[in-house]
Amino acid sequence: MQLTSLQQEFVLHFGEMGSRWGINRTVGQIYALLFLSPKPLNAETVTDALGISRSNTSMGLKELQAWRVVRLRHVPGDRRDYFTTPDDIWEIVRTLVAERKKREIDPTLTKLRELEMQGGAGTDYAEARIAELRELIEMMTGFYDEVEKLETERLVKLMTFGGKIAGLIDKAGGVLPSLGKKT
Amino acid sequence: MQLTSLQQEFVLHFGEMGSRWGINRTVGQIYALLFLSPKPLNAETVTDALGISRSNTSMGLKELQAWRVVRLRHVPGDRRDYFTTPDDIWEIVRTLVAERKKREIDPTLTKLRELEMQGGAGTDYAEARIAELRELIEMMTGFYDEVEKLETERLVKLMTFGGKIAGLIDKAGGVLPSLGKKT
DNA sequence: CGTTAATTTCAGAAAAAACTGAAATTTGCG
DNA sequence: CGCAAATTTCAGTTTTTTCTGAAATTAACG
Repeated sequence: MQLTSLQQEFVLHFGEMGSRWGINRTVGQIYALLFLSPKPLNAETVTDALGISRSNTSMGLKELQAWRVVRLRHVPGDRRDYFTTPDDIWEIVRTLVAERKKREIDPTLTKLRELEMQGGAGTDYAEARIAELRELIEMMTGFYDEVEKLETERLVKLMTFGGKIAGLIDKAGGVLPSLGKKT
Repeated sequence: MQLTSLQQEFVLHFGEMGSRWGINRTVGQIYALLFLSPKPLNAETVTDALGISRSNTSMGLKELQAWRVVRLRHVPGDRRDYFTTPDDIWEIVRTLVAERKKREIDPTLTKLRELEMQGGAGTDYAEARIAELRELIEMMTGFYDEVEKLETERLVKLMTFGGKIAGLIDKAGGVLPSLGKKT
């Protein structure tokens, strides 16, 4: 498959950004290619569009599947595996956020709880900081859990409230939990 | 400085998580150490608490400063530099999110806009997908800009609304922009 | 200013991560 | 089944990143 210059640039950009996003260049490029492709692609096609080795493609696709951001498809009368990204871009975001949370946040939350168990009931500065951090993460993940449940339409509404957010919050009232600087 | 087992474990955890968070082990450990420390630490102290080279500490602290997540302090009558993390944990989160946005999102948004300029006015699938992605990122960063302006107290309220969010959104009404699957 | 402590820089070493090609395994068709 | 296409695995290589120690620079004090 011959890439248009648009595809080319997009793919290269995702490759470069990969390192900042915590994936490697190849994985970023494969994803980008699939994202722009109107139809599913097989490993062979990916391999030569990107000029990488077949085995590298295999590993990259495996990683993208582990992230649950690509789908395996089958084309009738062709036994090769074909891959796509979801058409619904919001679904992509949801999956991405869920996976990042799982990998980047949850293990730390678990560890913080563990440390709190071990920690003497003392009022050590370190213990207090750990507790504060744990509370903050719980608050954020709790909010995430709520937002995650919203259908896309409501989510979009929430995100496009613009300047009205502060007013809404005030109008909604509600109790402010004790989560300021001092526990 | 001799670390307690609590500090020890916390530091090691942040080191291990570092790679998932896009920072290296040492940088994660230095940050963790400073985060738990009730008072600012100098480079020498960090160096031997973590058993790393002095130059590595220097580079790590420099990187943390580039991320704006540590503060330089001076102790009277001591010419060495001392470092801390902000007491206010929310400030830490705000900085972290702002920096990640700057590094992980903004460059891509810029690139997508560039690609749209270049791209013929055609109705290529790839072009449509790029436009959709750009719109989505703009919506999310627009929301972020609003949320970022909120004082911590309101932010906490928003995050602790719990099940009431969906209801609030509906009550607030507002126009739903055309951002579903089909442009 | 000169001295010395503190910090940074940087070239090279060490470690980690990514990539390849060949071999092994799996898959599905006849 | 048996065969061939497709895919995966993995040991070794390449590339990238991290880390170190020595040298250079900076900064503060007398």
